[in-house]
Amino acid sequence: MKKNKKEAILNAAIKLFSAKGFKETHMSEISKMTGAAEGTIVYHFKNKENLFLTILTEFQENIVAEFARYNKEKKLKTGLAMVEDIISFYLQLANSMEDRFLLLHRHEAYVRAHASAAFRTHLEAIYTCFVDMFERAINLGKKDGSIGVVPARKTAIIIFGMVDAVLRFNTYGLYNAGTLFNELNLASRRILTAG
Amino acid sequence: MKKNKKEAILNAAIKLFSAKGFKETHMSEISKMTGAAEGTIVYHFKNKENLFLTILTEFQENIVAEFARYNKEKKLKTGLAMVEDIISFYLQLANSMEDRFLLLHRHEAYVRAHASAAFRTHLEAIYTCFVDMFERAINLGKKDGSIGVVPARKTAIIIFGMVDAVLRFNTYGLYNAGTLFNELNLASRRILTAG
DNA sequence: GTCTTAACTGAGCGCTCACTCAGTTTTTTA
DNA sequence: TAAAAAACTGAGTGAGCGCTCAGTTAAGAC
Repeated sequence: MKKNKKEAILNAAIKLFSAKGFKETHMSEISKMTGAAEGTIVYHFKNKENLFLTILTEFQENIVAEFARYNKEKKLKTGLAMVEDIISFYLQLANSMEDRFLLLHRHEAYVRAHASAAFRTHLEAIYTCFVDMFERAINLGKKDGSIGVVPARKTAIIIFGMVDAVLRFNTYGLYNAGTLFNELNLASRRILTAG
Repeated sequence: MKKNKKEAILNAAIKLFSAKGFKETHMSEISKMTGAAEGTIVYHFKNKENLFLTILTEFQENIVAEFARYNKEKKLKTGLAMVEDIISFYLQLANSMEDRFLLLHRHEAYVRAHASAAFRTHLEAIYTCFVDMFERAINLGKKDGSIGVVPARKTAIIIFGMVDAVLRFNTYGLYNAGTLFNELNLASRRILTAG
């Protein structure tokens, strides 16, 4: 039963980084949680910073894959219906990848992005991915008439931000996302149709 | 020229905490930045955690004061106009208290809030303050007819979240807040009037 | 001027933590 | 099955950190 401690380390690190933060998570904790020696962590990931970057890289790849899958599979009638569906998709995704989204909502990654181009690239890719989804749906809606005259990109950013904010409030324990779900859909519909 | 290093320490700590985070900011850096000895920091604030809490406490008091001042001074014609004005007010406030808002957008404070009731109370007070502002304007608008039938509290949360998201995107260098300002106003107007 | 109190200093201490490395165990290769 | 490669171990190390404390300097009281 040697081998494959790598995966376990990665999973433990995701949990700990998202719950406690980068600096506050210690190699000894990851070690204890996985049963792997600290040396093993270094053996696989070189150092703590690189472990963090590896997690972010995999997360980005996952998101992009989900995005591609969604775009292929889902064929909804109108662009407006698609926007609403993407809101649900996003909230469900956040639910099933809770810890990694928590990581995304931490500020830390953005601090690191200032120093490291790799961090920056990954973060931008993730956000762009989501905004692109909304933008695409808005453009479709403008064509099929379900969405009025709005600037697609900017409106996509606004709506994505609105949804993400609710998610963040939920994460921070300030307001419950579930009770705001209907308002979220209502608000997006109004933003898109009044034009 | 003795005395009043306290203020300097507070200002330096705000800058450093918001730029680098709690754990990543070292007493030695605050010391170097202010010219005060590390012992002086401890003399005034007991320890690092308490220094952080002091900053948050002062910030909350500032916000509440600004809120009270705004509510007394500003008398706009309609509730809808008031909502739009609050959006500007919020963005201006964030601009003039940039570092403290950055602190608010860090996740750290919320992690600490889980352990410390004091942190939690301050954070909730700050958010509640802003949501209250929006809610009050929405209720006024519903009475004067400028705003349609919407659930005031929930809609206030949604709009506040939307505005705060744009601010955060700006902070992270993802999208520019200035170019989204018009869309922000347009979106809020649509959310509030279509009902 | 003298005494008291508050503000301030910085070398030093104890501790934590990321990372090293020489060695062991398992898996793969031939 | 023997040799080579890969995976893994954990005591040890050294750098860095928050905080202490005995002492110094300045401000205010009388």
